[in-house]
Amino acid sequence: MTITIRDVAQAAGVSTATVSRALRGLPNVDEATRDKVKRVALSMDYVISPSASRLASGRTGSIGVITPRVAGWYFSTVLSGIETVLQQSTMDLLLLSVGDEATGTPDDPVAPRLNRRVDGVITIALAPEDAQLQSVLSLGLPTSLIGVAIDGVSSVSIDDVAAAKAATTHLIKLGHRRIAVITGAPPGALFTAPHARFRGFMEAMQQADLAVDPTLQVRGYFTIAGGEKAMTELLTQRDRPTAVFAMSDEMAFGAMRAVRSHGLQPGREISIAGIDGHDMSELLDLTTVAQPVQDLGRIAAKSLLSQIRSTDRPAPAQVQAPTHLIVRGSSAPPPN
Amino acid sequence: MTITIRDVAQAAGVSTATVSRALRGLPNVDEATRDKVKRVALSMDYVISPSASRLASGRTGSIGVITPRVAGWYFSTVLSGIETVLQQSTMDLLLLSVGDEATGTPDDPVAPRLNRRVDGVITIALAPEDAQLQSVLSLGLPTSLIGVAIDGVSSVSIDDVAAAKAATTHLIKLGHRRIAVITGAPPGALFTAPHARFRGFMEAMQQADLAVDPTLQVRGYFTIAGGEKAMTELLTQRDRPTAVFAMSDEMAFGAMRAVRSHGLQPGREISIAGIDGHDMSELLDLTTVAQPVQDLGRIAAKSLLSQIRSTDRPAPAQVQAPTHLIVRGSSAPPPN
DNA sequence: ATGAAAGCGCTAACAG
DNA sequence: CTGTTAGCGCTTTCAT
Repeated sequence: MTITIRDVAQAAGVSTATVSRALRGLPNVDEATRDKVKRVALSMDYVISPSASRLASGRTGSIGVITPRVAGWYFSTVLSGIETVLQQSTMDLLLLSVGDEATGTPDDPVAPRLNRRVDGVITIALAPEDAQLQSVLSLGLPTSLIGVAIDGVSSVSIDDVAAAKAATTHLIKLGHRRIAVITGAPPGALFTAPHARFRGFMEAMQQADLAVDPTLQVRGYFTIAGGEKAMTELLTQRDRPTAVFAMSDEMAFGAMRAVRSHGLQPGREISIAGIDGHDMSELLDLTTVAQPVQDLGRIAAKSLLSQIRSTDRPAPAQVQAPTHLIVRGSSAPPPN
Repeated sequence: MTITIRDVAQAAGVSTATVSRALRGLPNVDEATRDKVKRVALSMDYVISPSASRLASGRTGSIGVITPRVAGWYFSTVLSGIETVLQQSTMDLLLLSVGDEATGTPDDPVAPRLNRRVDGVITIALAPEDAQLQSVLSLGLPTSLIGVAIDGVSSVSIDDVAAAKAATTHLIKLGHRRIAVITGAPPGALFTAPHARFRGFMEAMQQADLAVDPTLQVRGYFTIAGGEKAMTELLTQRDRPTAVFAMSDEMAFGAMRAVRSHGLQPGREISIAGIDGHDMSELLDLTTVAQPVQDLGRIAAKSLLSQIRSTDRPAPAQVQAPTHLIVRGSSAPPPN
């Protein structure tokens, strides 16, 4: 019922080997023959059997994307970047998620789900220390990391230290001196970004000889609700900050809401700056350090494809994508 | 180098057939034998070769998800629902996108990319008339549709007419009489929701004996920017509406922004209601008719799995998920 | 309950 | 440039 390469070969009056070569665009096929084979295949609605091809060739023709979450602005935007690139290639995109500490999802190992089914892997925002990442790396497949960098592995990320520093410095230059930070990571979390961003925050403060008040450091867990709660905490303190650096836009959104529900206005009584360049940041008039999130995905995908294609293992490319400060209404000089 | 079923068979002192049966949990295997095989396989780090298994069995063990977009709140949330279900099964999730009229992405046919590589398909928000959907359906694979319903095919959707009617009726009950609608679809678009939602809007208006002013119908293209532009258009008219029903929350967000930049306030001079229950709607205090987006994905995935598993083709299930009005600050009685 | 053997549909040397 | 011939690693009758 299903038509095979043999049927095509027969109909075209050639061998299956020739059909295989012709259809895959391999050299050493007479153009006339190739044309004919193609025509016949098309007319018969022939579709190559991926499983057979994979079994025979050893290549799977698909790449795995591993992400802690598929919903969420950052993740879905990265994913869309990856997808646009893969769509153009002939590679299939296999989507896998690993348990998320934040959501407390059960965390069964991904490596087995990857093992003989992909030619390469892209991971999104998995920390270097993450056991899952480790097991994926130990598969020895071509790999592209997004959001973090590890020696010897290709990666695309931003300079988190610089981004945080830019946001903080911006607030400082506006004249703020009591600056709070809403950090992302839950205790013991494995993601790198929060640490680096904290360092950037500290560097900016120290360079300006500003005191860093431990009571002005609260956790926002990278969520809107978390940011709101964190900000509420900050606002109920005796000695309020005049500005807040949130490690992500979504936390900043929550913070803005908290500010408003206290009868204050972001950019007036309290300045707020985030990191991301979230779709909604413009709408909400949030000052932020934008990162090219979709590009992160695109770049990683391209890098992975070239790794897979080249025979010799090329030197891992560690790309650092640019970020830029976007000043909006949520940040302004401190009152009076 | 890679270890095969034969190695395991040998090590366990049984035939490859028995290993296959034991590992797959098939009946007619002595429990002792099964245990031993499992143990040996585990100790050898044996991983079944999917391609070989697929070739031999004819099942692909993967399901395809087709979406017009992967970024965007609705799509990524649906996708995450699908993913959670598939993660629990042994099915691989193959992500494919089809060209989006809105984004004008080139639209190469998906059917070939699906043909012998998936056991079933889930489509997100593809219109019944969409050529891509048609070609997918003609593949004859088990299929679950999300966001639309077609006779004879399993689907999960909401009652778009009722949802739109609920939002509109809410505005009417508040006392509004000049009510505008921000529609979604670009001219000639194929998606069903905008049509149904428009019908719901009309029904509500007619039941209240309210005139429907054609100048109060503008297109927002389902985007924030589109909604903002649409609202601006409405506000620059001589006879402004006192309330606006936006067919999606993102358009409503844009509309709220436009309202504000005209020095007005949503829920004061102008009431706004949307549809979606978008993550940000609470933050922005938007009245909306919420739909269980993640559940849509979950339900579709479960339905598809059961279709694939059952031998006889079961009657297609057309699930309609519930929606509910959430009243927030963006809607209130008209001024004086 | 288990084994033997025949493919599944293609690719990849190897000849020619 | 093209054909022959082995497999790739598993599943699945069919026997036993």
